[in-house]
Amino acid sequence: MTKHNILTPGVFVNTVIFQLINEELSVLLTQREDEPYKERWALPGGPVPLDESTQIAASRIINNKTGIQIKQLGFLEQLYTFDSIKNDPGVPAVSVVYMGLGKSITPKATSHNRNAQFYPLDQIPTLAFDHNNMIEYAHQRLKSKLYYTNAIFALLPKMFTLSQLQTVYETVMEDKFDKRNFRKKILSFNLINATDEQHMEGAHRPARLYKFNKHELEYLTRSFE
Amino acid sequence: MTKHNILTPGVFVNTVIFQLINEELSVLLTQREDEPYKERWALPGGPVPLDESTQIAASRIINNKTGIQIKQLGFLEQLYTFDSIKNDPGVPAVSVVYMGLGKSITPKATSHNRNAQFYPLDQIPTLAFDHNNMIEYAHQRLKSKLYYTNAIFALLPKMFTLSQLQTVYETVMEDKFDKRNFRKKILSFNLINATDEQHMEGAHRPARLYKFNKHELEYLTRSFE
DNA sequence: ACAAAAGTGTTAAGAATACACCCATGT
DNA sequence: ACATGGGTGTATTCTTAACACTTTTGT
Repeated sequence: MTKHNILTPGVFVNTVIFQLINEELSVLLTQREDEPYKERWALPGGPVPLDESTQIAASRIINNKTGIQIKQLGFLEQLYTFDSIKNDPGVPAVSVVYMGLGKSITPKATSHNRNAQFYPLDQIPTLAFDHNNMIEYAHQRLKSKLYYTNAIFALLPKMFTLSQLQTVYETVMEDKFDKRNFRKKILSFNLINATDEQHMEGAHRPARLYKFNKHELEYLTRSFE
Repeated sequence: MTKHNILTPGVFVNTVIFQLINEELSVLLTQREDEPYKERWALPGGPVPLDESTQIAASRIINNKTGIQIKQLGFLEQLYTFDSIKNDPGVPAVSVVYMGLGKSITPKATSHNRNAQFYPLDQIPTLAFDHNNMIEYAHQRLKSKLYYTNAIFALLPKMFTLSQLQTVYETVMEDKFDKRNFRKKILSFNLINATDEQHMEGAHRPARLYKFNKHELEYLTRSFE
């Protein structure tokens, strides 16, 4: 006898993987192969088998459907659990959604999937289920995480210029900052160190390259902006 | 044909309801009636039926097991979804945990439950499943919510003194504040208004009573402390 | 020489911190 | 009159915000 004897919803995971592409915040989507919503774009996801935790299932499914390894992501954390919406086709379900951040990752076609690609946030089509909501929720969460953590490291390459860093903040937070104040503040957090390398590009003064001194999530000593 | 054909874990909800009792942060627990962990104290919870959302199930279960109405709580929000731990008895499951805040609420014995009571955080016994972890997680979340929201309103009575308010902050945040600075800051947030009533008690000067001007969750304009 | 992005400093206003005494009441 | 908790102000430091010009490079 198990501890319950009533039927409960199915358990699924979905993942919202963000990456910057051409200075645009983009989300990894896959095209569904099966009904319901066959052919529709959707967040990578699937059912959670009995012998996997939701996080393990999320990692495996990302890899199966997009060829992306979890190690390529700066982090992956649980975002929220969504109930299936009223008029959705399919069985009643909950979807445990994970959010991840990465950089320079490219989905590969796999045996389980025809199509996987990053879509810029403002070009996302109408997705299966309530996946559009999930993305919006994830974007909000990401914004707030940038206020009180160093999460941004996961979106940037190993070395970057201060201007690039500022642009990433501005893109994700959908805001603009003063260049001098931004530099003063970001340096005061001691998250990044100057290297003695420079980035030369275009007909202008070269920019000094910086790198993060931590590559794990940490809380900031005070909030950003 | 449904959209999946593999078995997934069972879906449960649990709730962490906080309340202050004698200036101690306390959590609502119920004593289990069934195996596994029969007789053990646990967070109120149960399986989610197919026709309920997790939030509705959480509300119903709190009411069934403790006699508390959801309307008595200042708020109830989803906290985190826990996978059942490896060596737990019972079927594989996920537990969607909700956190709620209340004041002056008293559990009533109901037909579904023998025992429900608030335990101060530092007197909580070893609970069923990993419910002790869930409480710790909820306490952390509550602390951070006090930094950036007005959530504290949900723990205080309609009218309160500034000293009471400070004590509540100190209790939940496990910290101490300077009285003058605390008052300056809390007033600068415009969350509370002075009333012209006073609280007289004990052999000392009576204290002015204040009330919150909002009773819904809001974000603070800057962070507290 | 010019265009383009990199880099840099000061001032003013607001917020946080540290800190000590008087006030109103009951006994 | 004394014990108890309520109530109040100032000075210092730190943080934020506003703001404009010089530097280095490629063409």
